[in-house]
Amino acid sequence: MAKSKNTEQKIFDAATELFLEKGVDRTSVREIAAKAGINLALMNYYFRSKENLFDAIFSMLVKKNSEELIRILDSDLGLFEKIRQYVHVYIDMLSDNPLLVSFVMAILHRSRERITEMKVISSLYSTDQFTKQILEEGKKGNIRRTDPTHFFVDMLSLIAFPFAIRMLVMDKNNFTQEEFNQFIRERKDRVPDILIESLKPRS
Amino acid sequence: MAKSKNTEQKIFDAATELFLEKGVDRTSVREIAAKAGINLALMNYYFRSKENLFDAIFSMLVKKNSEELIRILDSDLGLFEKIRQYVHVYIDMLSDNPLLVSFVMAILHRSRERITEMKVISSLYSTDQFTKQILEEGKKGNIRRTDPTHFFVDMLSLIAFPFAIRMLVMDKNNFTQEEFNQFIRERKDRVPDILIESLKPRS
DNA sequence: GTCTATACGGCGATAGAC
DNA sequence: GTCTATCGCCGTATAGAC
Repeated sequence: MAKSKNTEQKIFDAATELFLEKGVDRTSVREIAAKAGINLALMNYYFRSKENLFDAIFSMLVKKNSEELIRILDSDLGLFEKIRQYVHVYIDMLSDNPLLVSFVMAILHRSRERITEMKVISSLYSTDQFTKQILEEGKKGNIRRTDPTHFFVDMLSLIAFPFAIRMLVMDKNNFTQEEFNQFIRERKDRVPDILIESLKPRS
Repeated sequence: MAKSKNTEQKIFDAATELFLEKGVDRTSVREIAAKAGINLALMNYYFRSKENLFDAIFSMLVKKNSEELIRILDSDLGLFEKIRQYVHVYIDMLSDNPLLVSFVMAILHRSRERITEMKVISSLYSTDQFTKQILEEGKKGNIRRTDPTHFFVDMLSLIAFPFAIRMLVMDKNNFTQEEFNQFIRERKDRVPDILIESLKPRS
């Protein structure tokens, strides 16, 4: 165990960097081993497979980033303010972690029996408290639409999908990377506005 | 050319079925050849590579399905009615073609220089007429938000993203396949409502 | 056009020596 | 723990018989 932690970490770090740089599928275990300065077999000694290594890195990334999101969802903020903060933080998170976006894409893409990662992603969405809050506001007549499932899907869609189709948006509008970033920044106010309007009682 | 069309079609059909069944990445060309009842070499005679075969199938699927969407976008329907029809048809299309969803996911996932497919996808979105319409309605003061790029991204997000996270939604809500289909069906009215509300002038 | 046969380099994974 | 050596599969390619 003396130096083992060190080697494991070297593999972990090298893989993280390469996955970010070239995507998961385009990174071979031989490359990872080379970058970590170790042998191909060690790669399999510490992590049984490339798949496991991927899961380990992904879980770490999610855990590191999901805490604040869950804290907001479970807080006792008012519904509308909660929505604003959630969207802000979530969009910032995805902006700062392109790796997270491409990882989720990779997982969703191979959506076959990937239960492990699904559970990890699900942990991002402990919506019990949030669901209760929507239902209660609905009972009080403070909001118009009261289906928490649909609302949460609406919210996630408006937050996350633009990142998934980044290349498409950039190509279509001749955006530079910086212009796309600006486009995303604009959504930090636009998205909550639309969501809240969809809830507010009609005039 | 006599029987060639037949063999090409057999490969095409076998690949389509396997891609749908197990995903593109998890389908090998040897499997495709076997299922088509032909030899591996023929696989390479008709389509130079698996990538080419993928592109051929994908282009066919898009062409088959995009016509009606483009027709709606370019029609002289009123803006709100146009939005309703577009969302309806688009959601129906994705419901009826799970292969299309998984293909787009595959392409977005490997979002690196996949210019060919990007162009194909872009063809789904010939938004010139639609963009003009939004700008004109804005000038007339008939709508509140007048950024066509943001609006189109909002619309696509609300339409398509739920399909991408299908497994997540089903897992989180303990949906059966039929319950998920019902969930999607509900969105055919919900999504246009939200979009139109985001445009309508405030009271 | 269709087939058999065979080859190449790269991949993820592993057995077994040290 | 770390290594070498090797396995079986992959996508791709081609030579050559029919």
